[in-house]
Amino acid sequence: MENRQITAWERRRLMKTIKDIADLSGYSIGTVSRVLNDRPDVSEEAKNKILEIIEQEGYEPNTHARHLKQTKGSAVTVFVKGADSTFLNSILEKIQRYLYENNEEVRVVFLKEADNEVEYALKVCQERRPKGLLFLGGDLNNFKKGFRHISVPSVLITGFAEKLDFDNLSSFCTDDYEGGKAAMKNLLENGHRNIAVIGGFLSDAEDQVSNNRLQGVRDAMQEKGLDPEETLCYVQCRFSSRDGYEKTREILAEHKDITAVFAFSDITAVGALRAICDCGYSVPEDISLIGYDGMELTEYTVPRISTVRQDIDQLAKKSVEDLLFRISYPRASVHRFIPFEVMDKESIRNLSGQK
Amino acid sequence: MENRQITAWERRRLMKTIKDIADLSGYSIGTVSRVLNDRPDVSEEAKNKILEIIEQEGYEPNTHARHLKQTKGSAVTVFVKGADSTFLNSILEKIQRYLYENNEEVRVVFLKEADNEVEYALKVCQERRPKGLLFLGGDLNNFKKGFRHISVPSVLITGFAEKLDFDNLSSFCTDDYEGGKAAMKNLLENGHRNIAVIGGFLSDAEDQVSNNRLQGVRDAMQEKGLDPEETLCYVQCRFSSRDGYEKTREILAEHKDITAVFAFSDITAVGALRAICDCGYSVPEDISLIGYDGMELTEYTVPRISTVRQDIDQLAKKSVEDLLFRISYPRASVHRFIPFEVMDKESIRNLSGQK
DNA sequence: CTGAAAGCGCTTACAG
DNA sequence: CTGAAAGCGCTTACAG
Repeated sequence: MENRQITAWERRRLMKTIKDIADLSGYSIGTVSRVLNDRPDVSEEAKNKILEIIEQEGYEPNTHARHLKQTKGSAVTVFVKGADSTFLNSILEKIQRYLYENNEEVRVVFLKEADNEVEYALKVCQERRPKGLLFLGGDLNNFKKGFRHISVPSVLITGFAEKLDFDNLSSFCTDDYEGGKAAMKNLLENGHRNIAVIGGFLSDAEDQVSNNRLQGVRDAMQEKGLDPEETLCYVQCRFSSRDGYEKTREILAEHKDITAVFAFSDITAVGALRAICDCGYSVPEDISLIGYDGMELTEYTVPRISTVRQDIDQLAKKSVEDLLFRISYPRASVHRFIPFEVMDKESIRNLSGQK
Repeated sequence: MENRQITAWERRRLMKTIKDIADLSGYSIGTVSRVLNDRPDVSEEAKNKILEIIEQEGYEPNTHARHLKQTKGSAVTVFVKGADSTFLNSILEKIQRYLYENNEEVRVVFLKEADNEVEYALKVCQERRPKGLLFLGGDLNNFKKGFRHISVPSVLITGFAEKLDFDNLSSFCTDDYEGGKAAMKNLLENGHRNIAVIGGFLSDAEDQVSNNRLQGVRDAMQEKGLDPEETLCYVQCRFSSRDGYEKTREILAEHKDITAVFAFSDITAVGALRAICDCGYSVPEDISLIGYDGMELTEYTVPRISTVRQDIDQLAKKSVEDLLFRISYPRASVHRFIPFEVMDKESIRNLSGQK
C-alpha cells in the first residue's frame, strides 16, 4: 500500500510557473504575463501560441506573486457576526456566489457575539491586505470606536452606518424602524394590546438594529394612543431558538394577559412557538405570533409564522456591487434601505373582528 | 463633506513593511524576519527592541510575500456543497473556529448541488496554491474521476472515501449505514410496517451518503423479516423544507397506509411535518416521523422531531486536526466514523404496545 | 510587438 | 547573534 504523502518539494516540481510557459512557448515571461493579463499589445500569433501552452499545461498563475507586485489587495474578507447564524449564513452564501461570479475569492471569519469585529478586521487588514471588507452583522459602537483605522472599502450589511459618516463604509439593510413598526401595527390592527416583544440586545449606539425596531414598535403604539412605558413588555434575547423558547416561557409565566408575541427573528419565533405550546396555549387561538427575517422555515411550522421578510438576495447583491465598484473607483460610500414585506400567514388572530 | 476615497497609493504609504521595522529598530530585515518567525538565534535584546517597534507601529507581515517565498501554500479552502446548507453551515462555522484558533485562514466556496466540487478544487489549487482542502459534502463519483489530479492534503466530511484509497484524502463522517439502520429499527420496533423514506439522491458511486443510509434501512427491514422491495417506499428529495413538504404530500396522496416517515435530514423532516399536518393527519397520532442530523431546531417543533444526531463538533474537530497534521507531516490519510445517537423525542408513536 | 531587468515584501542559506 | 544577498513568481516601465 502506497501511502507516502507527496512532499512539498515534489509538489513544487509539479507546479508550473510563468517561466515554464515562457520556455515551452518560446516567448519571454514578459509576453506570457501580458497574455495572462489580457493586454492589447501582444500579437495574435503569440497570444494563441501561449494560450495553447497554458491550456495544455493546465497552468494558473500564482496569486501570491501576483498580489505581491500589484498594489491591489487580495481576497475580500467577510466577517459573520452574531448568534443568528441561520439568517446571516443565507446571506453569506449569496455573497460568495456574487463575488465568485466576479472572479473574487472570499475569505470568511465567523465571530462570536461578544467579539469586536472591527478589531478583527484591523488585524486582517494588516496581515492579509484584503481589497475589501464585508461585515455581516456588527455593533455600531465598535465601528465608532475603531473603524477610522481601517482604510479599505467596506460594507456593513444589516446595520445602518450613515450617521457614522465614514467615507469608506457603505451600509445596506432593511429599514428596521419601519419593519418593527409595520409588524407592530399589524398586531395592533388585529386588536392586540398586551404584546410581548422578544428582541435582540439593545445598545447605546444609535441606529443599532434592535434599537431601531424597538423604536418602530413604540411609535406604532403611540400612534394608537398607547403608552409603551406602561403596556409594552420588551425582553432582550439572543437570536436562537433556545433563547426564544426560554424567554417566552418566562414572559408567559409572569404576564398572563399577553395576547401576542413579536420576535425579532424567525429563529427566536420558532422557539417562542414551542414555548407557547408548552405553556398550554395555542397559536393563534390564544396567543398570536410574528417573527422577523422571512426565513423559508416559517412556511413549514405549524402554524406558519407571520414575519417581516427581508430581501436577502438584494442585500447580498447590492452590497457586493457597491463594494466591487468602490474597490476599483473612488466613489462615495452609500447607505441604502432594502425594501421589506410583512408576510401575513397563520399565526395572527384578529381579536377585534374588524381590521 | 470629505468623501474622497483613499487611493491605492496613499494606502500603500500607510502600510509598514519589514524594511520600516528594520530601519526603525536599527537592525537588518533579516533579524526582524527571524523575530517574526520566532527563531531561537536572536539575542533577547534585539528581540525585545524589535517586538517593541512592531507593537508600536502596528506592523503585521504581508502574507503574500511570505507565502511566495515559503513553499507552504496559503489558506485552507473549504468547499461547501449541496442544498442542505443549514447542516453543513453549522459544521463550517466550527471548522472556521478551529482553523482560526490554529492561526489558519479559511477560504470558502459555496457550490450548488450540480457543481463538480473536484473540478472547482483543481482550479483553486492551481490558482491559489492552498495548503489544504476540506470538502463539506461531495459526490464520490467526482472524486473517483478527478481527485488523482489533486496533490494537497484533503479531507472529505460527510462522506466515506476509504475505498477510493487516495493517500492524500481522509474522510470523517457518521456511519450512515448504521445511522439509517438505527432509525429504521426504531420505527420497526414501534410497530411500524408501512414506512416512507424521504431520502437524498442515490448515486452509482459506492458509499454515497444516501445509498448507505438506504442500505441500512433495507437491512433493518430484512432483519425483521420484511421485504424492502415490496413494502418500502423510497423517494429521492433535495435536502430542503420545501422539497420535503412536496414529496411528503405526494406520498401521502398515493399511499394511504403509511404510518411513519423517515426523512434523511431534519430540514426535510420539518417540511414533512407540515405536509402531514396539511393532509389532515397529526404527528405522531396518525403518522410517526424521524429525521436525521440532530439540528437544534428539532427541539422546538411541535411535536419535537426524533432524529439521528450527528456530532458536528467532533466532525469539525477531527477533520481539522487531521488536515493540519497532514499539512505538516507525511502521515497516511485516515477514514473514521464519528459516533451518532438516536434522539427519541415526541414524533414516534408506538403502535404495537410493546417495544 | 517583444525582451531584459527592476522590484514587490518577505525568508533563508551563507558568511562572518 | 547578525548582516548582505539571492530568490520566490509575478508585473511593468523602459528600450528597442
